[in-house]
Amino acid sequence: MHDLLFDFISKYISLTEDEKEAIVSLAMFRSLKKGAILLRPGERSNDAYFVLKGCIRIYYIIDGEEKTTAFYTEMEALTPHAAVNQSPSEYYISCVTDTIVLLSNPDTEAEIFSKFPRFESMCRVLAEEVLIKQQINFDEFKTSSPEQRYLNLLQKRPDLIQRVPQHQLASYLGIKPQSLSRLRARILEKNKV
Amino acid sequence: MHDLLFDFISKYISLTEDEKEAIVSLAMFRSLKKGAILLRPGERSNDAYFVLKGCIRIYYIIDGEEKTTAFYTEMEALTPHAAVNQSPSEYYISCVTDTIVLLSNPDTEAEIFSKFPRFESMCRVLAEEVLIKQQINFDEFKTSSPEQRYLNLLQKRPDLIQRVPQHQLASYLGIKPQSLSRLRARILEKNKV
DNA sequence: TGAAAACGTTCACCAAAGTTAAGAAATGGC
DNA sequence: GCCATTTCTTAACTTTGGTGAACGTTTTCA
Repeated sequence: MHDLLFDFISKYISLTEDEKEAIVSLAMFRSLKKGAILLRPGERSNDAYFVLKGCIRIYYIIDGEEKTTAFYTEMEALTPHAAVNQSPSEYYISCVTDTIVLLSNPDTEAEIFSKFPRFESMCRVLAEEVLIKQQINFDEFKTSSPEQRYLNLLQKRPDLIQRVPQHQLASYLGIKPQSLSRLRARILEKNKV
Repeated sequence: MHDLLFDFISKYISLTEDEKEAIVSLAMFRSLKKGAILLRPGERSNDAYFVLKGCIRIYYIIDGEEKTTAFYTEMEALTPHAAVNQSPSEYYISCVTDTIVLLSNPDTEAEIFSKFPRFESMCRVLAEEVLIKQQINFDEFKTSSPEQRYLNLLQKRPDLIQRVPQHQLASYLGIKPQSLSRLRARILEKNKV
């Protein structure tokens, strides 16, 4: 399990044995069952999550309906706004499948940053990279139709379409489950003719 | 002009005179006319921008149509993906109004970071904050209709609706200019009755 | 294993956005 | 100030998504 983490970090900086030990001594892993809920609306928490295995999602309940807005899979990090703003959460975070996450919080972060300043550099670079990816993602969302978004997702994250229930995918694409169903039928129809 | 910048920074850390001097000596300001283009598709550049006055936007040309996806106004920072990925830009960056920006690039950043490590901490915190804001923004976009998005924008950034042309706003809301026109007429109609 | 709940698809109908086109209004440059 | 260009609005028509309901299938778990 540590190896997964070190492989990820090695894409940014190479670690000394000292640094590896420091991480191992502070790392908190958590195994979760499918459907387990990590955070609920109204709850406060300083934890951020790094997915080592499995898949978690963010969803809201709006007018009694579940709206999934994001999925995080292997090697992706989720920092809830509640952790940054010190404010109660507005959404749920829950496991789509059985999942293993690495927990992090401001205290352990501060400890690592002060011992190994290179870590903070890495986190800044990482945050900037994720910001850029999300920006591009948002741009694509804005400039395309639900059908294009679905076809796009098929290309870019075919794994998601396999392991995520349709109704969760639908709101992720900004539409209702019935519309996703219809849209898929439409695409099949086009390809048949 | 420096004051605007120092006011912004003071929200995160307080500066010593040494630090202020270092910033002043490295800061590069640039005044731009409405319509001026800062970056074009295909161009490489390491510059990031911090808007001191005015408004800039990101837009794509897709199938011959202009699609505006983001606006940046006073005290907002724009780091183009071209600067992070070292890759050619995929979009235009241009001035909506006359604008003054502060330029930054990896070299000047590295210089400041090595002299004043607190600066890198601030940038990490800032990047994380912006990431969270954008995440919430994206969530709201996904979970609401074009009409709701427009009403929401009226609340949150009424200034934008004043100073940005309708057709740029339309694609920012994920629709065509004609639809925005119609949607506004619809809202007026509702409020009349 | 069997009943209940959750999930996915389909349908008919309605509402809203895309498309195409025309014309009015505002803007900019000379 | 005047012409050209850009921007905004309106309208008719097409396409697509939302809604409510029904129905078969799968999952869950007691």
